[in-house]
Amino acid sequence: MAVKRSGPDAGLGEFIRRQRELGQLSVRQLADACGISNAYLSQIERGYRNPSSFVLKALADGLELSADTLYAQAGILDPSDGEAGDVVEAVRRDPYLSARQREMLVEMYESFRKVNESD
Amino acid sequence: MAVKRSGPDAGLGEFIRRQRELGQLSVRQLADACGISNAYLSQIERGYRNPSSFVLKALADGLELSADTLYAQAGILDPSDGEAGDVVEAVRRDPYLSARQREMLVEMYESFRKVNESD
DNA sequence: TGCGTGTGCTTGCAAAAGTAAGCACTCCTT
DNA sequence: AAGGAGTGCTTACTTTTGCAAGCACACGCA
Repeated sequence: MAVKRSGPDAGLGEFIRRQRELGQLSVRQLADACGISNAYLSQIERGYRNPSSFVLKALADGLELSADTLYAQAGILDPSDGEAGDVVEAVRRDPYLSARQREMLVEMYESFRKVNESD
Repeated sequence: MAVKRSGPDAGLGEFIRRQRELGQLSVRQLADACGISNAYLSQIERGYRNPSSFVLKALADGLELSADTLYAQAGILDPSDGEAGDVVEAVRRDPYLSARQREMLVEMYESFRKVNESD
């Protein structure tokens, strides 16, 4: 499955594929959920197609992530309205958490990252 | 200039036109600034074309308004996306988490915040 | 009176987006 | 072994995007 061969400009596509795989969805499942064809989704993921705004929005919904996350990934939205997003940093900076709570969040986050390493 | 006749689905187009006129720009001027043709911009404004994500971004730049303003107008970006702490934002933006994991982290964070409300 | 230039709009056409159908492969189940 | 259903990918096709070129009208200005 999935030869590594990445297309021309696969930045956004690879991100979408990664999200889809993390969500345990097949190409067809996500495509159906987005109302697009599986063929087209496959091409998007491999960087051979450049989805329209509406398809991008549908993908964001299907992947359950906020639309601007995808837009940022697509290089469309200015990164101005949100930092690159280091979760650990944000947790450490949050003034409303106790030290213990901070610790728990960071641990949870890092365990997730570790689990995901096995793709 | 500009007969009122609005095309099929002119919502976004009319907004763009109004912004352009407020900025005292001609169709050609804005089109040049955006790197698109005046013909195409004219069609967009009258609702006969549905600009791609990239064109939309270029238009936002040319009109000097934030991209999400335009996306919101286009009905693409959820207005609910705003309002979130740095932690939530960072979690949402992290490309290495699954939707489920994101959800769990956000819930955990918010439950902490709730518990701490007594301060 | 023309001439030049500005405006928005229309019209073909090339290129890209997007789909339906089907291929090759693997894993189950019978 | 043969069938069925799952996976991702390819091909041939239609539809939409986006542009170069040009149209018709208005405003000066000589």
